Amino acid sequence: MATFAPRLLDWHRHSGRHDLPWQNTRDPYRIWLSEIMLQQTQVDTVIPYYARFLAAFPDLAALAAAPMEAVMALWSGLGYYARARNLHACARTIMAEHGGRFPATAAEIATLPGIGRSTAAAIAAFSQGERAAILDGNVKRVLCRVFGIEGFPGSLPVEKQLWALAESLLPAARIGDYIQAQMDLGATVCVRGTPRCAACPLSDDCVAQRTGRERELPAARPRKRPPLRQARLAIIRRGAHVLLEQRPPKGIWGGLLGLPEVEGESVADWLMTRFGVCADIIAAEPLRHTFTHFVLDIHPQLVDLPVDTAAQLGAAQQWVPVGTLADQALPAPVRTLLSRYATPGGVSRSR
DNA sequence: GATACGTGGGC
DNA sequence: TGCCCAAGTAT
Repeated sequence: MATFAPRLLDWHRHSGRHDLPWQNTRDPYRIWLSEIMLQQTQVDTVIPYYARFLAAFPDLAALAAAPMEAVMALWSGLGYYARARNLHACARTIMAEHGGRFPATAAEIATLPGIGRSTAAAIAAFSQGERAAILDGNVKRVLCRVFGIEGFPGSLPVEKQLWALAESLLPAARIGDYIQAQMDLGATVCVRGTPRCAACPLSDDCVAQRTGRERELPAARPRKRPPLRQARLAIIRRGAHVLLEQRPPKGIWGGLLGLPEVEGESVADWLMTRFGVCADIIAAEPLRHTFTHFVLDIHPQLVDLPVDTAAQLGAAQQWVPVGTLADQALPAPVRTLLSRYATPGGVSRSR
């Protein structure tokens, strides 16, 4: 369809989004940060995080110089925490190996940690005007509908086909506007569920529209039911402190501050063998937390230790003042639990 | 090449 | 309620 890009660009002029916080700049740092935060995350969720992050780390040098814990704390609640670790590593790489300047081409950008083909293209297009295609959820949905592409767009053969199609549709100029137009159309018109085809500049030539298959394309992910897991998490309070532990960098909630988990034995035995203490234990109401790939039923175990208790802590464990919890790098459900049980006033974000 | 990786919102 | 998935990448 030769008119695909022109129609999209024309639509974007009057109906696209032009005032998002990361628009109207060619600063690759700001563009990069937004693209990473927006991976698998919706615009409305990102906006407050983006503002806080930029206020704390206004440029690449500031981010590279920051301690990892400060970066993780500002990412707390956003999810997919490998993004924050990679962001930090990427900033340090650029400072050390690229003289503090963001690489200029999508090919170079794509070699950096946490930046894949689509994100690299978006950064290069928005900051340099490079002619490179993106393929995010919005673009996939638009292309699958307009061109009637069958199959789950996340599968390798369909994704390969979509990349080729995206490349072939690229206009000669105004690449940044074009990419933004694709994402805006997907986010505001060609939405999941019931698209607003009456407002779409491509509906005349849209296979899904013409055949009444808007709701069937793109094909849904073949999904199996996620397993249900159980975990007992200990909320050990001692005066105005609570015991937290640094989680390993890999795996769920990697690099965040979590609650110690009781595995296997009874909570009383665990307290004695691990900390050398004996105390009353209250099993609080369970909290269900749903991940993409499993469901976790958390069984909070509340323990109050006298202020003068000399518990023996593990290497990764520390007593954290409850007054500082708002600014710690906590997973979302841990924040919820600590709001309920660590302090009368709660520990929701203060920033 | 299938799976791991978070969280919140829409319906 | 429960299911789907959002500006994907790494392994």
